[in-house]
Amino acid sequence: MTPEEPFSRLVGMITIKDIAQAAGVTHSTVSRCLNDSPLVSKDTKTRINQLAQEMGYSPNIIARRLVTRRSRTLGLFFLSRDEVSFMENYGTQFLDGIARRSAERGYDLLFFTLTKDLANRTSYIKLCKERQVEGAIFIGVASDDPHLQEISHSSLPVGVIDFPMHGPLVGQVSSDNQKGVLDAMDYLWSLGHRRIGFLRGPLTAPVAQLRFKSYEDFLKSKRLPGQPWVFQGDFTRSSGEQAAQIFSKLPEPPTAVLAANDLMALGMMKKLKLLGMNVPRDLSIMGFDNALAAEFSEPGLTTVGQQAGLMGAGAVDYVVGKLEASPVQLELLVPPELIIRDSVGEIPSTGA
Amino acid sequence: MTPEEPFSRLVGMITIKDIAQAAGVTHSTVSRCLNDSPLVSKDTKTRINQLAQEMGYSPNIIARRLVTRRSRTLGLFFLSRDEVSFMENYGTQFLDGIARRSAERGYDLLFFTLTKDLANRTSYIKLCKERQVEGAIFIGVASDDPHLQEISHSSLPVGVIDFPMHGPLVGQVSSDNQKGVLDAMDYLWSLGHRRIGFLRGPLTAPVAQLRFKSYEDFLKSKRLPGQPWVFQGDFTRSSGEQAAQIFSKLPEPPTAVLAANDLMALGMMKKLKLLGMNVPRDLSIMGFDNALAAEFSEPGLTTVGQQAGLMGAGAVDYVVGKLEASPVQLELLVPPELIIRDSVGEIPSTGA
DNA sequence: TCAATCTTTGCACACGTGTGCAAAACCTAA
DNA sequence: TTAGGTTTTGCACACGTGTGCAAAGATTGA
Repeated sequence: MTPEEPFSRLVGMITIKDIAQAAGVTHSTVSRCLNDSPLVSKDTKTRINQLAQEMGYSPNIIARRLVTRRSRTLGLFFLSRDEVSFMENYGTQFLDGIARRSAERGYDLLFFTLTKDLANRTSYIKLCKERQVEGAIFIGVASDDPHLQEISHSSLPVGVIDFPMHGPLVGQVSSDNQKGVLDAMDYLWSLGHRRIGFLRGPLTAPVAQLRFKSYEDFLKSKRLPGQPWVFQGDFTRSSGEQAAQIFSKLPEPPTAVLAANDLMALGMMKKLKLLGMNVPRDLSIMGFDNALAAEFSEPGLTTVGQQAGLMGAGAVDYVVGKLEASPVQLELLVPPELIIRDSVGEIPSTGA
Repeated sequence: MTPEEPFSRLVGMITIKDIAQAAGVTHSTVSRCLNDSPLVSKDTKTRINQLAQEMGYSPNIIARRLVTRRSRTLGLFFLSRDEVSFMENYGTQFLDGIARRSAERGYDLLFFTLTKDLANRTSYIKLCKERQVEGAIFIGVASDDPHLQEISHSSLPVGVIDFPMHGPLVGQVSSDNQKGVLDAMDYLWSLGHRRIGFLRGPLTAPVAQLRFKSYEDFLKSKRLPGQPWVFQGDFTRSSGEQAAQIFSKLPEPPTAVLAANDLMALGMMKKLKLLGMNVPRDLSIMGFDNALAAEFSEPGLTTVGQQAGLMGAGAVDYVVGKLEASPVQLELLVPPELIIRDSVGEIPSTGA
């Protein structure tokens, strides 16, 4: 009482045995020809290969995988967290980078989307084992995921994008947040800004921590410790709006504010405008992420963009490198790029 | 002289034979137990299943696929066209919808990205055959792709998203552009607009054609033929800016303009602002697509949003339906949703 | 108790490909 | 021509799972 078995799509394909029969040899010889083995003569090799071509042969990689015990497949775990704009901005770019590089390296890509309930129910490791996946790439994982620890101890090479995770076989690819923030601050500094505020992301997000730390480091390097213009946000647009309220009423406001992401920067700009302030004349605003919307805001948001495609490719390189025992580094920092638009103004030099 | 074969990840897994040995039965019995065959007694079934659980067994689906001749895998062809904003807006939503539904239906998803050169070199059919893929979903295909015709004649069930393609086994899922435009026009009409312009997309894009036709249909239904406010754009932001130039200088301008996509609408709004006009007071603007940027523009762009997740799921349903010989319809139109923001104003009733 | 029936298990083969080892074919030199 | 070597091919098994068919075991009825 099998479940109907409607019509198998996988029948009628010609196999190496068919070719063998047509050529009057055994399937072993055909197999060797197709794999360009040195054990077979030059002329039969060309003869068989041509015949295979004519007969429209294409190998059954499933059988091949079974016997070679190699699936040459990477699992791509894509957790779409709708609450975070990050994925929406970069999602396709990441995927594009990952897919291209793994194709270049000769690996297939199996796509998993993890809904929240699924993520809780079954372990990633089990999923990988069942699907015979040789390595995995995680993108957009949530920090409270119960199965993350299990992975970091597993024997499966794993590449994680934009998420801190450690383990002997875990390769971590992230945007160089530190450099991004420093570049942004340098840029503001070069335009004469000396009172620079910061709009923090949520304390639970590691990225937010990093970005804030770099901000502090910059201030230290310029011997401007303890600037009072730090506002705690949560990466949402509305927290940017709240920040605008507060910054606008400060007795001694900053001349520029760097937000830890674009959404907050955009929310802030919108609110400032409602409050009758002009960006960048009254206050310069800078974002982080290069969200799509940053291009269309009024004024266009100056920000720091992540090179998502490179990051995806880097993750693949790590995993494949591990699989093929070639040297790879555990952490890869992809430099972000400064994207200059119109939301930052120049401060006429006032002297120290 | 095999290429090193570094370390196979796929070794050391326990098989049904291991379980069979541990339980003192043959692998046949174990296989039947795991598949809940009625040919095996209730108590051995529970005994074996529990043992399998304890030993941490997970089935080798590669072997299973080989013998059942069913891969239960769908190919996802994702052509990222950087020139089109469409993918950037909806890409992850499509993927999410596709991935979830195919997981629900019990199918794996193999991910292909087609670079332009790859797209030209190798045929999709061949790719599918090699990977033992049972059906395919195409998203973001280019109209000038040389291999599309081959697919439409193939024996592989194919779901295409937002692209017109016909064939006995081709299921077409698209957003109901006609309904979307009519909804938009109805909305403008309900607010009193009677002089409504249209900003067309490029003639080469079938979607653009559809949207324009619906605009005309609406005018006909209201017996307002031949309104002169049609501008030819090309889906880019700059063509929206050009349109703004022209509309602003018209002796008898429209009160509202519906753009065939958001990018043009946004470009138009930006330019109008530079020209000293106020949206929506002087001119109402409406877009199409619900791009991310539409939320952050000033004013927020009223537009028509596609339900990308539903579309992805619909494509999966078509392909799986065909594979399992359940009835499916060849064309699926997913209704879009009206997204009302601030770029459309009301016209005080002027009488006919 | 024995035969007939039903239930449960095992045997053996299949899926398509790769590969170690032996056998066959070919070549070279004395 | 024949022995020795080299090149080429075939045989047979393996990978892990599913399944038709026969055999063994359990159950029932007279």
